Amino acid sequence: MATGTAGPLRQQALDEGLPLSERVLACVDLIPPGRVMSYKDVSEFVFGHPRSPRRVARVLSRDSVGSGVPWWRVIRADGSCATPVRSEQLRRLAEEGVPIRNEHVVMAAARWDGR
DNA sequence: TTTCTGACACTAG
DNA sequence: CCTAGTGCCAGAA
Repeated sequence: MATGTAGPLRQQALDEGLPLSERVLACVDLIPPGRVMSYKDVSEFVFGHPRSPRRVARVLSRDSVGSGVPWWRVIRADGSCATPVRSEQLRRLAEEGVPIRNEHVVMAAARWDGR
């Protein structure tokens, strides 16, 4: 199909006029079930460069839990999970079929780049 | 303004 | 696998 539709969330994630948290959360909302993105990947998607994974992490720690977005689909680049939520995150990911080995998500198989 | 700290990333050892 | 050191960005003290 012609797919001219960028998708409201996708558009929101790229809109530089919106607040940082809204853009990051919009991006996280785009991640399909069973797939994941690293903080660095989100930085690349939202900011256009991979240099601000910590800005992404800060937004997640502040506004993600309870916001309704699938925060558990954002993990470290090496496939491990952030310390504060590691346990619940691994449980949720395993629940939706994300391949995990030794407490690490198999990035090669579950990583989502936004396509 | 300097320093510390954090749901990060990467390289060395 | 683990610890250090460095780079990174931003908020808090």
